[in-house]
Amino acid sequence: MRAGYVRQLMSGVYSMLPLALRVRAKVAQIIREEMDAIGCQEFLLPAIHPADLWRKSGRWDLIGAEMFRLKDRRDVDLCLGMTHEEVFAVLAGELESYRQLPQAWYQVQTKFRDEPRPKSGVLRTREFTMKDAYTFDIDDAGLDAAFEKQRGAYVKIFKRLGFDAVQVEASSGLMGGSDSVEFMVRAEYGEDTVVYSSQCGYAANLEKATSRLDAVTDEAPPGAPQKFPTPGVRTIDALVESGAPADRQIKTMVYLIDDAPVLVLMRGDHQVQAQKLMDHAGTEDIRAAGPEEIRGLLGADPGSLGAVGLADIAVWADMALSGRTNLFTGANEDDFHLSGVDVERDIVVERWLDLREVVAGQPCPECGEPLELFDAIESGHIFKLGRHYAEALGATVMDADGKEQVITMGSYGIGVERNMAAIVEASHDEHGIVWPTAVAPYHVVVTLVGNDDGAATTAEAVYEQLKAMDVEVLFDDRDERPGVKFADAELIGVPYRVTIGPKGLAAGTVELSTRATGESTDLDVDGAAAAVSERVRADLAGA
RNA sequence: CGGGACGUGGCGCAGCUUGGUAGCGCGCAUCGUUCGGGACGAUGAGGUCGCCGGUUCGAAUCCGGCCGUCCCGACCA
Repeated sequence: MRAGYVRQLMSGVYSMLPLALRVRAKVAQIIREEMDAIGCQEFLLPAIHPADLWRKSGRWDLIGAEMFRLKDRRDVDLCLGMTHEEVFAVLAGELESYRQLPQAWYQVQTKFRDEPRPKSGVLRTREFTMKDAYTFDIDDAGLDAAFEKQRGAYVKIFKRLGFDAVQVEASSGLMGGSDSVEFMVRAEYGEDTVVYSSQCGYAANLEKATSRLDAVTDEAPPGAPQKFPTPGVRTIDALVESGAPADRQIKTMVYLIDDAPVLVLMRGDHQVQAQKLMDHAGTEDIRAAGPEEIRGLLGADPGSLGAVGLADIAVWADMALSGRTNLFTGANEDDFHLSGVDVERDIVVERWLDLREVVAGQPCPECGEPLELFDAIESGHIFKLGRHYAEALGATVMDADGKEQVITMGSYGIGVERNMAAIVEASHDEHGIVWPTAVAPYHVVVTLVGNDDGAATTAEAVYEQLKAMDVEVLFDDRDERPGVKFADAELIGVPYRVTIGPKGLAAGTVELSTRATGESTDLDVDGAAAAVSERVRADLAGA
């Protein structure tokens, strides 16, 4: 078989070839070591779950098509686990006393998520391996401490994997809970966007990020909004041409949130961040209303909508509109807009929310310097879950006063294959992968060149010596030309190559090449294996 | 979910517009020459043209349906 790491079986599902399996084992081992180091105990839970558990937590209905669902022969509903809060909470139900807390448990296990759009190879798949850890504490202070321990372990894990991961504030999405931090790796093919201030270090997921709003002083509006004709005007830009600056317009959008209409108001030059809307709404069941629905609700077409004078539809407004006066908005009548709108005087706003999507260059909410945006891979995500799952699944303990207390939980995930991909993204060149030695499938490849019997004997001897020294070594004695062997070694990313051929042996040397730097040195044949072994060991020790 | 593209030996593709019984590169097999940066020659094996149906004397090619894969978008009135 040709050199390679993975093969696609179907959309979002990959077979792991031997090289990939070795890397995966090393990544998993690094994760295990850091989990074990903070006292987290390893479990292994089933991939197939009864629906009943997920009904108890409420997620059977909350989660849509992303969950793989099936039935057994008795027609009982089952699902494939996307994550394991429920099952771990069941186990935590065996805990009886606060004296048994805190607990920290983890597993390295297969998850199934029917992603709407798997992409970018192994970065986003429907079946993948995840290290998921869960902590169980009696109180918030305990959860905070557990969360910080996990955070520390994650920092060490990503450092050992060979890349910098920036911690960002994140949206908790479907997991619920109060607080969550994502670990992001800057990468061209990243699917997330990080908002970042290099000045003060502020970092947040675009789904959560915000920016500083400059105070605006509007001219006082007239006593009431004035209706004026705007024939054919249907967009913010068109209204700008009619003399209304975008930052003085109110953009009115109609969403159906759990099937109930909500008007969402944004400043004309701002965009809605859909995830923020979901977070505030507490549901993922959000969609933009269609033109017919909008006409039925407001009596006008998109482009002429406004919230002035509406009393029977909920209005949510972005904070950027707070305190603004003398603005422009649609009149709910095609071809007419209103001017002189004072938001708080003329519109009944049910909720004031942060709904804006940050744009590069806007001022940092903390230091005021321009924000930058970059694409990143989400390599880890840690959550403070709170008591929802424990409550739903009956995980309680007796506290010191003999009273039953619901346990508070945290959950902490790292995608193993995704992190392999992140390493490759962070460490490759035009010839292929450049694995950090700590996760490389092999440390060394012994490359035999030429067809000289003496060279072959020496190469095999060096290979055996390296194996005896516990160096993970490949022996490339294929009947291929040297160029093919070199190119393959570089492609698969083995950190060190020992080239053995008649040319060097005539001078009593073999060649040691370093993948990362491209440097080569000649080693005396006799001490070659020992020298290579020492080099690998120094590398692994972090030298 | 919406939009777009693609599906032809193991891999990458051409052929389809204008129907006539399938071709190229790489890879693979055998032999020979080569052998420290992706060799060369000779010979050869290998294809239900995604599936089902239709049109036709005849379909990889035209028509319909289905399946699969990839890409873009996920919303902004």
